[in-house]
Amino acid sequence: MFFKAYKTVEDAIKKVSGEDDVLLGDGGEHADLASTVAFSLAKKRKENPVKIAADITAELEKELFEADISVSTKGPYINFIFGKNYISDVLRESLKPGFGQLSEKNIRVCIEHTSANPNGPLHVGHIRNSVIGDTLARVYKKAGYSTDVQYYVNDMGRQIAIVSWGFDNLDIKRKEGEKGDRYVANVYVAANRSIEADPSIKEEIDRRMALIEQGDPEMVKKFRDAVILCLDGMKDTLKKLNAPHNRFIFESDFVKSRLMHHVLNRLSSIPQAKHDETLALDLTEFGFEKDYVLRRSDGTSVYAARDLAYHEWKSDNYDRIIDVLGADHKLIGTQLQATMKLLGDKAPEIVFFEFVSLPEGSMSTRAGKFISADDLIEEVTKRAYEEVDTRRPDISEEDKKAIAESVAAGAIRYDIIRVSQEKSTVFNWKEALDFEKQSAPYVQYANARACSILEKSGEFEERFEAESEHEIALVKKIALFPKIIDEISRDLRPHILAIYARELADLFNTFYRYNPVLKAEGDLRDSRLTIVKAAQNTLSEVLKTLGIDAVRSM
RNA sequence: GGGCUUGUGGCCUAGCCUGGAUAUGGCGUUAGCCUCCUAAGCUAAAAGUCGGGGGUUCGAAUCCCCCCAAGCCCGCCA
Repeated sequence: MFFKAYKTVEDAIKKVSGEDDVLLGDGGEHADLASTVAFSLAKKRKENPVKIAADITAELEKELFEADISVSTKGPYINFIFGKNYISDVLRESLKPGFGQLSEKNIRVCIEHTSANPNGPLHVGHIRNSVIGDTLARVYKKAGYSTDVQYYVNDMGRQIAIVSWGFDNLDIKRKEGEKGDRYVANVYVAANRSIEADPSIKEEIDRRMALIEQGDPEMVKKFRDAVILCLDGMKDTLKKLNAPHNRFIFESDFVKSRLMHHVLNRLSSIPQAKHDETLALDLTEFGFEKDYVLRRSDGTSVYAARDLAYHEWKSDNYDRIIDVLGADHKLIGTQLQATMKLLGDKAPEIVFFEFVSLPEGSMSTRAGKFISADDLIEEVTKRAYEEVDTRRPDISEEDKKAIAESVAAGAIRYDIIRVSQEKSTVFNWKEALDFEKQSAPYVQYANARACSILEKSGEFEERFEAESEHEIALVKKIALFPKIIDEISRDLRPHILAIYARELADLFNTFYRYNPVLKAEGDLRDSRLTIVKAAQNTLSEVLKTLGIDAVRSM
């Protein structure tokens, strides 16, 4: 509905002003849309912008009368306000199941996220990647793309060699009920301490690296066992966060299948290839000073080589490739993009996000200095349970637990997704445990309130009208949901959705406060119930797209 | 040393790409609202050199240049 109204206004201004760029944007508190085209015309015509705005407005009024859009000026600004037809169209549209879904695009998108090294549990830094990636995946589905969500498993890296050495040499027992990822981290931390104490162990690690590259069966099994053990624990964490992947791709498969060798062969014959002891690429034409090394002088491959093979495979199988990576991967990520271009393949679009640190400094799996996602989930769930327990003595233990889990996972996801990805953050327990205002529970609560009203209302006849300022503001906000989905699928900035969710909940709560629904009578009751139903449907679709449970009661 | 990113009231944060109407919200503080559809809610108040300086423009938080501060990267690690 919004798209249509926008286009109508845009076309009208183009026709009346003769300008290509109609400078049309959000009207804020003044209007639904506003144009500053009078300023640019003023320059060209050497006239007063206020006068131009007034002149144009008279013509625009005629153009837009049919569409029920009113036009007015405030100084040089031209304001557009949508009328009753718009409201009624929005209400009809937003009551439909799956509201916000855009038309099918027939484009295959591959989204890679998380892809943390399987040498320990996911921590609060990793899950920023998971939440951004999973939210994007949900947005892309909503935007009509077919999506595949992948985890790239670094199963032949140095870290895993260290873990396998630890398992063979350190006799560390798995504690009763200990998760696999936590156990692997213990072995990894201990092995690193051993290496610090006795650097000669490094030779043994190098030997394992060489064996894994050759595909030595015994070493392959050792690596794979450790990786699977860790990965199972990580999958469990991702499940609790509603951030599942549908495929796990192992980097060693690209060595085994010789895809990596094919890519390296292709690259070794391009003009940018440098054959010294190593195989490297000269990417100075892209502004990179350092060579991009792909093969060591001992003949073994580095991570970049395997990653290139993976991306070439993605290029062959998808129309769009999106990678979510931490800011520490900026250099290697952009080098990879440049190399894909040299190969004539599709380069990935990369969403970089800045770091999450602890108040005492940055996190480190190797040093055992991190807050695990599991611990965070546990603490937040505990806190959520206390809240439900005091508020809802009337419901069963089972329901309390289920609500607490939904609230906790939602609170964590919202807390992460609400800040834009280019901002580095410091993890803060107080904020993580705060369930008011700018939080998932705030939005979930608005949805639950709406559900409660609809449960009590009984049958009613849908009426597609809004009278009060609060009703109108709410309906107009509902109308923007498809636009938000479209925007995020273009800009890859998912925090916009969190802000939208908050604003939608704000407007629903204000409406709820000033416009009684169940106590209203006749047509007014029906039209308000219709608005509640539309708001509830939209809130629940927004929450679903954020990967947050839209609980019906809390 | 070079590159990238960030800097908005005591704290957190939107807006920056695509310049325009009194800079968005929250936390905290202060003062109110439950005989009323779930108070995880609502209302109001106090609180701002948009890091600093220059420039472009009728107009700059937004664009350009310089400087300062913080984080990340600059490995034949991943």
